Amino acid sequence: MRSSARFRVSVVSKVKGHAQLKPLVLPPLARPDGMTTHDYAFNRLRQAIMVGAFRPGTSVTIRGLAEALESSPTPVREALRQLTSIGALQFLENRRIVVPHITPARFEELISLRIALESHAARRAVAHLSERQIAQIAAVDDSIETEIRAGDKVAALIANQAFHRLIYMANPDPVAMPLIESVWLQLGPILGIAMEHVTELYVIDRHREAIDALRRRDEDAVADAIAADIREGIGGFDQQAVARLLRLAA
Amino acid sequence: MRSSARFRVSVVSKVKGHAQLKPLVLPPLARPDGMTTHDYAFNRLRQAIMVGAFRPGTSVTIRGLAEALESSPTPVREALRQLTSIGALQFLENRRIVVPHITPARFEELISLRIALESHAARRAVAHLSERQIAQIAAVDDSIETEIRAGDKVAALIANQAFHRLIYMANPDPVAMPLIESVWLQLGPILGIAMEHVTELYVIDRHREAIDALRRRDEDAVADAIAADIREGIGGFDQQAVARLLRLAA
DNA sequence: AATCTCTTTTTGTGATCACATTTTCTGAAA
DNA sequence: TTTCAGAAAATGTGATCACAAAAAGAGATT
Repeated sequence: MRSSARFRVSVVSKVKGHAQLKPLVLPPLARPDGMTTHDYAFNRLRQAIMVGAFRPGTSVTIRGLAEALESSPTPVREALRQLTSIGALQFLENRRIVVPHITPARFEELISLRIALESHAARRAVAHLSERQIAQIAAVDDSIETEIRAGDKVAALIANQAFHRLIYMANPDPVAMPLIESVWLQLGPILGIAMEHVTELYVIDRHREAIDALRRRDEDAVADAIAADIREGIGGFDQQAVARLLRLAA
Repeated sequence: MRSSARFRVSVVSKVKGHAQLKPLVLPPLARPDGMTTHDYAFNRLRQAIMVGAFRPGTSVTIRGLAEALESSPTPVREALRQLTSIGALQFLENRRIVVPHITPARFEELISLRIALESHAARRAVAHLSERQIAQIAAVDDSIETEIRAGDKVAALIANQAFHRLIYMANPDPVAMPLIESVWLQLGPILGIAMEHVTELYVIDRHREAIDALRRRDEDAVADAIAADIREGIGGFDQQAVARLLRLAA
């Protein structure tokens, strides 16, 4: 097991037509022994995008990332290609690689897709959850509150994702999970903006509702709680506030 | 514009522990001018998997495909990596690349996911469909019937996908489409089995129902028709028959 | 200052090669 | 015939290089 330091990565960010170099921090990520370079690059970038480390419109270069990750273009390119397949990045026709822009309409589509996918996944998971797993989920929910009160937005976000993931992954064939994560990735860059402007996170009480419903094995109630949770916000970020920010950015 | 011939590709197919070489046909695909080698490989393989050209468990090699596509390992590897990202292929721990196996339970999950995703996508498309687009959809539906009567299973399948795609893509932000295609890809290999064993395709009448509902702009009715269409079968293949085949294969 | 043109640099693409691991093949022993 | 060990072949991985296209920069002109 080998953990890696926090790298500084130069990304080119277009501002008013001019390209300016801007230092950016890639969150660190442990690299299990035996993991291929490509896999490491993929996971590292994926996680970075998911927690909002990149702004929409940011462009990255293969060689730049290869240098930052201390490897070569080949595995990085593979990682970037995979990330485009799941909507996290976009290869433009001029061959530039950018973090996709998000319009208010697209944002709304993504949120409604999250609701459809996740309420479905939650429903399909209910029958497979043990009491012990539910207790673990409740524990993660507590940790979200802790992080929110501590003001650590990234940690709160990651814990919130863990909360949802633990529910959906109870299904022995969690075929919806990769699709859900794809949507999370596409929403990630907005979170970066939200984290800059939203100072106050709110504690999520739909989670308690969901946990209670899980204990009762009430599929409809679980699905409803998850849907409401998503509709109201993204892990402590108020949905309406985020949408407002988005309209300003556009 | 340059179209390519029909290649024979050798794939290694494990049967009862023994590996045997089996010739397989990759459906041809036009290669637009300027398309990168990687993109071409990706699209070609993707389409092949989607229409059931590969059996579950089939394993492919980078060099083998590179030779078949008359290119080199690098772009092929990128294509394969992308295909794994969307669930079409799987890199095992021993580094072999295989078409994923499908259990009856996973099949059922995928079908129910299709229903959730596609009824949602259909609903979100209704408001954006013009009369002209609906007419085009009806025309594609007619072509499905034509292909079914002609007994061309692959053509019927492709036309059926076009029918669904035309509906969902009416949404100006079709964020659900890539996810839906991911599910189609995961179901593709089963279709290859189904095409071998199912001799009789049936004509789909839920499509008429969906078209009528589209004309009335009745979102609920559209969603219901699509859900029923999927529940009953996959583009002319009876769902129960496919599930039965799957249990036999396992 | 703004615009245009030409040069330089950067960047994505794809082929090739070396390396380590895995698989397959070969042949001897049980 | 089966089993096992060692050799040979095949395969995924990642670094490097040459090439073409795109972007950035420099300098002259308006």
